[in-house]
Amino acid sequence: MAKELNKVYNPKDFEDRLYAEWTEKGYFTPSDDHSKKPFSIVIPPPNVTGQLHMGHALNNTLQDIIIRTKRMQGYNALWVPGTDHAGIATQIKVEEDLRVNHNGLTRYDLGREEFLNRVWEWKGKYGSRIINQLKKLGSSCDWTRERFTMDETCSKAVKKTFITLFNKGLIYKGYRIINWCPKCATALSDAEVDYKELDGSFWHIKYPIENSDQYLVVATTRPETMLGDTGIAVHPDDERYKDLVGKYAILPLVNRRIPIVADEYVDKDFGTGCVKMTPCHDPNDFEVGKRHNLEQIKVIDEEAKINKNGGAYEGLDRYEARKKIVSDLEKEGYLVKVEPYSHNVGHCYRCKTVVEPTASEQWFVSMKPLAKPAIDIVKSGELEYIPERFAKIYLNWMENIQDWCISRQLWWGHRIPVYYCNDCGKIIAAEDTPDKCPQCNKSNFTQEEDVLDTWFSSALWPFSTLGWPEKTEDLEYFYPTNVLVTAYDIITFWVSKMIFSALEFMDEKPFKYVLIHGLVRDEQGRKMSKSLGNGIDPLEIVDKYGADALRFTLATGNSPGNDMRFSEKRVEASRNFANKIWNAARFILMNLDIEEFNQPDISKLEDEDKWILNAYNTLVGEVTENIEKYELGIAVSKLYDFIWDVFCDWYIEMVKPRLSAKGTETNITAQNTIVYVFSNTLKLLHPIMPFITEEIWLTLPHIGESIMISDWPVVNSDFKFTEETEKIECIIDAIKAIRNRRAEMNVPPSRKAHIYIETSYKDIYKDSSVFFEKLASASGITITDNYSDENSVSIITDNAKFYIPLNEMLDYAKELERLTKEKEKTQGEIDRIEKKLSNKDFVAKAPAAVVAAENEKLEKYKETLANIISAIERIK
RNA sequence: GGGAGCUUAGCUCAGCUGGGAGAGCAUCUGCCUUACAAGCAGGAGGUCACAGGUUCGAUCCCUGUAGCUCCCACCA
Repeated sequence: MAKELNKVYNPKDFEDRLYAEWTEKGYFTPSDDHSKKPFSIVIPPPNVTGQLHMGHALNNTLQDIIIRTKRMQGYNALWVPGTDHAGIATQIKVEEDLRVNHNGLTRYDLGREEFLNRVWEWKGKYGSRIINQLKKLGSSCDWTRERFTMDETCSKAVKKTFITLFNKGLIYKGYRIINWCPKCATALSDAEVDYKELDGSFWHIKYPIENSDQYLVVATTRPETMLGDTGIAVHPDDERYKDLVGKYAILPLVNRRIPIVADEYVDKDFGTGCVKMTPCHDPNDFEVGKRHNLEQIKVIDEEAKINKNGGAYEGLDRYEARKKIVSDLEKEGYLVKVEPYSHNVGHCYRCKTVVEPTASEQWFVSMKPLAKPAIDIVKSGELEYIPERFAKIYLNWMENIQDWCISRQLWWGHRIPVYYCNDCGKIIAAEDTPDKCPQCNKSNFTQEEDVLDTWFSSALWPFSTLGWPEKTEDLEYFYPTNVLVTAYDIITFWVSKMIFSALEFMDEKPFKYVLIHGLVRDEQGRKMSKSLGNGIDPLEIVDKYGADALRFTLATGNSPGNDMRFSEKRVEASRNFANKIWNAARFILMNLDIEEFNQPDISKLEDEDKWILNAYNTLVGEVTENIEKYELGIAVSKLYDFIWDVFCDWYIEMVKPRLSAKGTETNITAQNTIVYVFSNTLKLLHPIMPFITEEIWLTLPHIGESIMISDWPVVNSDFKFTEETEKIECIIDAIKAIRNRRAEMNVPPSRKAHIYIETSYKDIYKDSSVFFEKLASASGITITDNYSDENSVSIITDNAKFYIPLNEMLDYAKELERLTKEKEKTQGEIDRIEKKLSNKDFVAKAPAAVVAAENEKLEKYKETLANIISAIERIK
């Protein structure tokens, strides 16, 4: 009767088909029934024009495992998908496209409006790519709720946020040193700068003192900035320079008269103890400059070229200027020495260009007041990081937070909702152009040109995606979300910003847990990157091995927060596991004639049925608990072991004879049991390998229309069978021991032999002949009190001696030697335990259960020893 | 300068709140046993980085050392 599965496991036959069916039936969309408990996750939005990489694959696999489990557990589960407009990244791509494919056009050639049209076009063209890639993985996102950080609601949220913070005085415009990327031509936040150690030089330069023969020596790593020097600072307590404070130096090459000031900032013991001050191109100098009223002279422009303030050097690129300045200094005798020096240099995290610290007018968010509640909520444990250690990283960052530079000189992004009154200069934050100026009543405005940092909009993601600032039903029901799944490298960029934004605007945490995972590295442990060319495309892996195999690989063998190495070998092993399941299913189907799914009748169960049900029941409890504690790797490996080792290698083998005994009651019981255990185990595996489990589950007798909306298995107290479990385990141990002995002696499996079992535990073995015949190459078994044929191989366990007459293969000397060795080993174990048990402290202080377990072990070893000794006696 | 993590079988890694260490891959031996050679059966392989401490008992907790990795800060 039974349906059939193809002979070969080929995921391409069904993965896409099943995904389409799930989507069509609307399984990914939660129901409107709000009496159910909600469970929600928002996706870390990938860049809209990006491509799926292994990190995404890992991130989304983990989320899908969680959301699918919760859905099956009866929660109204929502996984909100979406993409990020990724300001700089996307703009760079489109500009690159213009340059390469459109005759070197720049965005300036097109103008703002036309350029933005091009970006939207680009988004339209590539925006669905990554979404389709996520679908390939099996992600059960609710696509009807797909969002984009620049869609209408998100834009509203951004405006509302900005205006509120502005009106509260928490957003301000200020003239500061910011990190400027000359290539992206925009300001960057501190978080967007990567520091890398570079080998450079330390140039020591003479600065003559005005009206004297004296001079000071300053040391710098960036000589080109001297063009903007407006002072020299020394430490107030530095005896060497005390007399010079208040005097002036003459800046070489430029001949500017600059004051010598005393400031605590200077470290007497570093370099020469004199520091040249370039307030416009160094954050520390900027601060010192403010304290001493030093002039601010900007000398490096937006393209990192020397500007008109640089006199003779105007127009030179910063590095050309550096060369020329050094050589001019040398020519004129100002260069004292050059030392090799390695120091950290900031790079743009997007384009890797060396950033130029530059004084500039930008918009900032005042962070201190916002950080406070964001710190408290983690400290109080109301919001938890998994693993915990990441809370420390987060707190450390939050506690030392600087104001956040949110303006970007880009075009692609949320344009800052600020309007300047052209008549009186009043600054107004508003959703749209104001009708008239509240100060001067005129109606002549210019909107701020800058756009906001991408992270300003993604900071609102957990609630903007649910409809905020409107009071939507979704927001009411699904907020706060339950867990955020993300990699550790994005905690400061994104997680922290969501937390303080949510607390400020929702008055409630954005999520209860932050589940942190590591990075996926290549086989040698290197970060996968485009420039190294070592990235592995998840889609190629899916194509070759199936999405289930990839998901399984990513979910297993790693623990939260730790990086993992990816190798195709591991995917192959996962695929083999899928194949194993596939074949187990085929075998079951071949033997199936029951039509309906039934829980097996407990009164009719055989011992092995009880044993497997007992083991299955334990598995349900453990896997459920592991997933709930987000110990996904552990859950996965338990499923692997159960399915492969316990279910396939033992239960199926043990039950084969009953499955072929058609027309008997025990055959029906075996069918019911095997289907019950297998299909419920598939449910446990479904969140990890959604496709194969669905394909098989639907083929087996089942209740319901899809495994993905079936009920999650629960522990059943009727399936606790301690006695039968012990019994079957004794038999398994005996079979293993016999196989072992036969292998040692090179007895081929085809050579069957009778097994004599000498035991006082006859009940255990009395019905076991079928197992020994099937699994231990026995031609039959005899249970006896006293076996006397000495021409036999002996196998000893703690409750029986097994004898196999294999006369011609027997070497008595060897047999004796082996038994003697076994005796020594067993004696050793006994000695160890006895020593432990004779330790009064152990018996007194260790938990009773541990002591009891040791006693039990001791008894078993003693029985084994007795069995060995009698076997030896018999041979002699 | 501050902080975090890692060090377990040849390789890649698990090991939940302390009670004589596991998996996959690789390797060796024997098997086409009527689901699966992408497989079956069996084996070998580990002073759990090092040194102390706490404990009846430490791979696990504490301190220190070494090596590797990462994050933050940015002394010109």
